[in-house]
Amino acid sequence: MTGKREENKKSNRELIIKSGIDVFLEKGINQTTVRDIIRKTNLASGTFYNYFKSKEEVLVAALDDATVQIGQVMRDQRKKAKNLEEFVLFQIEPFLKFAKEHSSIFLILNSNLNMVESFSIETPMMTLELRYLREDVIAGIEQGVLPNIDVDYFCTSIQSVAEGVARTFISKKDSKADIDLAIKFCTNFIVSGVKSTQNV
Amino acid sequence: MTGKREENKKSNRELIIKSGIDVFLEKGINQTTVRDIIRKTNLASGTFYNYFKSKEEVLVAALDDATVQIGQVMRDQRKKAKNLEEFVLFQIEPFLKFAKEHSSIFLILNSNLNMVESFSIETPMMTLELRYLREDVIAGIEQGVLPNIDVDYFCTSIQSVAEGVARTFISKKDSKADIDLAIKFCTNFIVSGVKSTQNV
Amino acid sequence: MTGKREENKKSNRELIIKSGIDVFLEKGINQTTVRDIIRKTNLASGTFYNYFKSKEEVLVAALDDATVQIGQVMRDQRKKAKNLEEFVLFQIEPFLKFAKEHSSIFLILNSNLNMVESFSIETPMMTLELRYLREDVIAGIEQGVLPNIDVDYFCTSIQSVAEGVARTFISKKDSKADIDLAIKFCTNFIVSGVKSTQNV
Amino acid sequence: MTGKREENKKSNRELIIKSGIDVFLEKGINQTTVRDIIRKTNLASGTFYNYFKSKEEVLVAALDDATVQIGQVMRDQRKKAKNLEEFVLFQIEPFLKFAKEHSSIFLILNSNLNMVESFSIETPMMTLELRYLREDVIAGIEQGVLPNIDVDYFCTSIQSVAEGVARTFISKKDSKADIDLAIKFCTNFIVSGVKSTQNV
DNA sequence: GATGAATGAGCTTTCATTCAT
DNA sequence: CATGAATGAAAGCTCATTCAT
Repeated sequence: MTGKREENKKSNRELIIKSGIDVFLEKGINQTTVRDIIRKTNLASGTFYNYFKSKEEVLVAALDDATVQIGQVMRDQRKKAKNLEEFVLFQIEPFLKFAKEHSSIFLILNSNLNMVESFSIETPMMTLELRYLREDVIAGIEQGVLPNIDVDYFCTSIQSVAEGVARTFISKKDSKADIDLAIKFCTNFIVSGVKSTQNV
Repeated sequence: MTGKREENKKSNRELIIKSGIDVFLEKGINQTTVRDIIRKTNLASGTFYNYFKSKEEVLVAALDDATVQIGQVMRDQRKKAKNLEEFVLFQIEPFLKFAKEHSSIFLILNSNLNMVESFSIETPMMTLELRYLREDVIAGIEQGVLPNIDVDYFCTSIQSVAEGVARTFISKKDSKADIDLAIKFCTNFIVSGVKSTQNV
Repeated sequence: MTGKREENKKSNRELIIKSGIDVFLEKGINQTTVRDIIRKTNLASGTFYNYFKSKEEVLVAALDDATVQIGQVMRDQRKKAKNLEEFVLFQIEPFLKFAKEHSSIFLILNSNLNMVESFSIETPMMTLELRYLREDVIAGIEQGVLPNIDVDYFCTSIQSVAEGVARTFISKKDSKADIDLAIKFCTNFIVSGVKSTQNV
Repeated sequence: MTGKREENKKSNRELIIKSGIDVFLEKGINQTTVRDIIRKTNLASGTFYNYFKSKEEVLVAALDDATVQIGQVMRDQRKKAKNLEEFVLFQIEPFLKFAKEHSSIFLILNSNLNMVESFSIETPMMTLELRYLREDVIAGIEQGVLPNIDVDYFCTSIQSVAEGVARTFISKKDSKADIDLAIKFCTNFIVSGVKSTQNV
């Protein structure tokens, strides 16, 4: 209560999440145990359960943190988009840059994105952000900023391509310089794809 | 006698794979245990190990089966493609149709595809097929069938979009009629995307 | 200030005992944890240890309270007994009436009375009261108020029958009216039993 | 299947029950853990769970064994009773003799008889035997073998007194010779008690 | 080759208890 | 005194794997 405790509590929570990310990356989520996570901190095993009920909760917390960070940026950017090109670019650019800078959490994010429903892709935060995207797409269509396109397939495509490219980008070892190329390719690809389906 | 034995052996193997797919779908790969799989057959637990070393081997076997089926078709089709449109269409059409018909195995494939460094996303068969695709793309570019494009990003994109659309398509409950729409959307999207990146 | 503190201290102690009785009844002594007890109060877990060393101490405290109440009455009554009938009646009547009124504590007492070498069935208070009974029986025999009978078996019998009848009585749901019947049955039964063994 | 296995299975089950009884007596049921039980056998910890789900199941199995043994005898005897004296004697005699000979299991039986509902007094077998007793009492009353008495209180009393006396008897260290005295006391006590309540 | 009980490492989780605040 | 997070021993239990039959 007096600050020192509160501080310690927060730091412990972060300690566990950090350790969780490390272990998830190292061993994969399946193979990770609560023991693995707690072993890397210097906390007692029981302490884990003061903060999380399971390793999955740690994962969700880690993903939510990332989702909030990147989601906030993307939402703000979308508001400013004047046309399709900007709309897509303003999603792709921060997304890929985030992926580059936070590749570790992003690797978990990606390598587990589609996992089993049990704890899976649909972090509350992620669901929320995807819903925001969908709403902004609909609004964009109504306002004439975006062409008239199947909203579901569009959202899926932008998500899939962005993730796919991010994954490829991250796994290219020599990926220092070509972030701009990746952004350009990705934006171009999606914009053109979208445009072409206008007449379908 | 020997025939019957051989038959029985094969039938046990298939029994296990079939049970594996069921359980993987039901509980997710993580939560599935060898016990779960063997319980659904009427075999003894020890029998499992006469056929597979682990549940992961069952998964790989199941995926390989599917990969071989769909891969064969796609490879044959690619040879016949005269231009970009056909090249893409000939990939997308059988892929989405397969996804529609075998949605169960496909759901495992998709819902766990990326999870899985731990037991290798890349089934030998899948690696092989992706390499075949890559080779055919390179050959396509050389022969002028395909435009000059970053091979890696192209492969990634085609794979990502196809998977994303397949996933969306499968999860739309009322998906009897619009398979053709999905194919058209998907093909258009990729073709246009690719064309646009020619000048990048 | 000091008065209020003192008051608070007492109230916490009683709070814990009360909560203990509730939980013991609800979950049984075995399954009850200190956490369970403290959770029902709004005290912190550490506070528990300012008053008791273990849940067993809470139990003993609760039992002792009851034992003291009922024991006091029985002791007083015994002194006034002029003959066997009165001696028995003066034990049974207050005992069964107490059991009726305080059935909750009595249910704990009974439903766990024999379990418990581990944390001692014999509350100091209970041992004391049973010793008092034994002494009064011996005195009663010496003074001719009671017939000459094996003291141990007599004490056991009176205790067993009283408890058994109390248990049966309590578990009969419609037990508003027949408390007098129970007392009569019980007294009759013991008195006659005792008389019959005089000549053994 | 071939006998050797079947044999081993049976022997393991008995091993666990035997060990369970030992530990229950030694540490009390509360304090006994599955690990304690299995440690005394030379079996692996997992093996326990091939036979029982919990220590409580072991307890029930042990109690059921005893209940079946003693219950069988008592049921047979009751049929032969010609009058109240015999009816009671035929219950008490085998019961107390059994208690003397099998005092270990009987100590568990008694010291936990009234325990918490969770696994408690009411072993399926015990419930059954008590119901049989009740039925025979009712039949006895109808046939004029027993006097007209409240069945519930009678059953409770006979049970309470028998148990109480057994407990006292067992706890008397020098109890080699006086089993007959105990039987006589107990029978006399109950018979007289019952008779006295005829006119209530 | 099929069986399924035995194995035991090791994971999850609880909980009494302590102690800095 | 009250608080409640931290502790870590230890319990319950699962499960992949082995191996005698």
